[in-house]
Amino acid sequence: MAAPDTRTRLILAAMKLFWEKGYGSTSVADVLQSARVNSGSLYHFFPGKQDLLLAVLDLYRDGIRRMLIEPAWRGVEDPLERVFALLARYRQSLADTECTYGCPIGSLALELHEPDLAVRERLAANFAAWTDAVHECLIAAGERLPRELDRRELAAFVLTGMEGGVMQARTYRDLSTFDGAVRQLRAYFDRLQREAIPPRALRARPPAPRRKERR
Amino acid sequence: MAAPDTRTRLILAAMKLFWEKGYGSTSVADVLQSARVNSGSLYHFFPGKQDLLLAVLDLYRDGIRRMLIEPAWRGVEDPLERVFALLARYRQSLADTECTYGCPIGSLALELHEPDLAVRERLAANFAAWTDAVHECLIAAGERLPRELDRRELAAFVLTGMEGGVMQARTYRDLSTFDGAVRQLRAYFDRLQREAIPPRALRARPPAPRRKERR
DNA sequence: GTCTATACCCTGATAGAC
DNA sequence: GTCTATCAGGGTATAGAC
Repeated sequence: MAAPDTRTRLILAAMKLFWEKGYGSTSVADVLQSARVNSGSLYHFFPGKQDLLLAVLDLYRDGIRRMLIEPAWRGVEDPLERVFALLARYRQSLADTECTYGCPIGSLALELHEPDLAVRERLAANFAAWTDAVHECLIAAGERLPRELDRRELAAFVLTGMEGGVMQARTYRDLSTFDGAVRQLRAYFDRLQREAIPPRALRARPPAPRRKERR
Repeated sequence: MAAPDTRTRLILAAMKLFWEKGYGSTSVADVLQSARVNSGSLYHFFPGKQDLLLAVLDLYRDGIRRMLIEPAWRGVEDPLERVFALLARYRQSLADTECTYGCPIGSLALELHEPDLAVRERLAANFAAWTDAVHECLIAAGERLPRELDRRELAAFVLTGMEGGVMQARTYRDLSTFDGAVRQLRAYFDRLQREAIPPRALRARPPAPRRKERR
């Protein structure tokens, strides 16, 4: 909890500004002012603006568990409910910002049209970390989901739903599209569970007798 | 097919550039050069850069049927297949551009962090037009989908899947996340259809005789 | 490592002749 | 309606003293 050093102050300031205004619309001067650092110091630590972005993306990536996933999952044990608890956290962010909130990674991913490989790799790493967390839940759900279901693909689809939902909620300035996306996702999950072998049926009942025709 | 007038050239050039580089990264000079128009002419037609954006968004909106929806649906009659034909068109765009393609509306929606009301309304109008087209399909599918299904919500969810899928495909520079999203969406649709009243059961069989118990 | 000053370029927008 | 010239401001990045 000590006062952060210059380098850290720069990264945190850039993180906030890139999120609020986007990368292109944030000037180095903005970062300098916000971090209370002088121009020379920034260029001492970072070759240029883009390297600041890389550091920001690394920080997101490194903090995703502690800052996003774990808080969302606190008090939620059921693995499938954890998936929706994560989505609920985004809903909260939207609600707190009057639907101005945007996923910082998603926004950067669409703002930067021809990003360098280094930037793209870090964006991808963030998506992957998010998807991994959901994937864990789907694995933990075990037999509650169909055995042949591609759990990695479904995990990425949950991210898809979140990003698309946030995008529309931002645009309409209305939570209902986000809620609708979550509801549809939930409906899909319900159907997947319904057709998975019900665990009770597996244990309680012996295999159904073949063709008896009478009760 | 006559040579487009100055105003149109400006809008078309801006449309292309905003799509390729984003709004913020496109300078008026870029538009001027690309449209082969001089500075004075632009400011004769448009008060400023943002009004050019408004015109671009209006043009997208006005052309969405003729340029996007109708070509995607050509030769596809089944209403539910039309939904996936529309998605297939985005897949094609991704494939054609080595996964560089981005939905122009989605990209602008996330690039512009605090857009004016006028801009936001036009972004929303574009999303709404897209969703409307899918909604029509879901209506046309009639009894093949569960009666109580919220078709408008599902239509928006299809957009969600498209936007999220495109975002990830761009970031990973890999079609497989897009394909995965479509596959999951298709899986959801399959389950919805499976539980709807099978149309054959409705037409071929007369209403089931009540409790006859013998053939 | 930090500071100030500044080079140099590109931005959106305007002025005014034609 | 179209053209050229240009303004005022902000952008990134650098130089060089401390």
